[in-house]
Amino acid sequence: MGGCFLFTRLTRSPSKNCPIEASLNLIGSKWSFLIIRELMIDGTLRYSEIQRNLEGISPRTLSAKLKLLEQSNIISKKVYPEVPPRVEYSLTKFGEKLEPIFLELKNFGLTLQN
Amino acid sequence: MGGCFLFTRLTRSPSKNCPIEASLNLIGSKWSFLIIRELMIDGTLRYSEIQRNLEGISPRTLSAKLKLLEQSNIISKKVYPEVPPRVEYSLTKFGEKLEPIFLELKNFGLTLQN
DNA sequence: CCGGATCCCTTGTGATACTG
DNA sequence: CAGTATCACAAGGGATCCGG
Repeated sequence: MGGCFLFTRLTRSPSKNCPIEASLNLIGSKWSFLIIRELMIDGTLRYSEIQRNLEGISPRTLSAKLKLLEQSNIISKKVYPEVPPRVEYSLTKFGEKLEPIFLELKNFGLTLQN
Repeated sequence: MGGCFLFTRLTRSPSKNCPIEASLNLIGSKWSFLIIRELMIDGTLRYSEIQRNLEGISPRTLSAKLKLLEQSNIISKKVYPEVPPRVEYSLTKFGEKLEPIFLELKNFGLTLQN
């Protein structure tokens, strides 16, 4: 019903175990998506590189999102004991499993061009 | 580099034409995702049904997100001139193109169970 | 009686300045 | 360089109200 040809494959799991919601609880903000996108494209990035690529993000928000993503084991943080400090972020093996989502986001976005 | 096996397929388009960002500009909030999920599963829903299914959303936010999604042509709104009023929301053909994204969100969410 | 609009208050986010 | 501190504002939750 409703014209949704995939409804038999996309079901809402009973009471708070919905896998879609679980995914969104990990990555469900625009900045989180874009940070992950950066790391998918470039592999490893420093704090300032992410900040430069994501025009408009404030350092406060960037720190907060990086911390959340690290706690969720989606990205990993490597601190080099140098002066000046160097910190590199990259996707974990777990985080790389998000790539199909991003490819579909890209595919949809490409349909917006015309 | 970086261990991201799809990096050759997932590229950042030059300067503000990134299709991933374009997608996120349309649906990039948790509530928007969840409203769309509801309509993908059930096809057509009334305002109060969406509100009941999305435990925790406020009427203010629900109205705002519905309005945005309608303006983006992702959902359509049908008002029945009855008393008491009845308003039904459903995905547009365009909105149905988002389904692959949600299937991948579901697939990823299912890997979180263990 | 349903679909919102309005009000008030809390929480999140942006900009800028600043520090180890 | 990689963040934190601070302030101002926007977004969101919750209750209440109201026109059709």
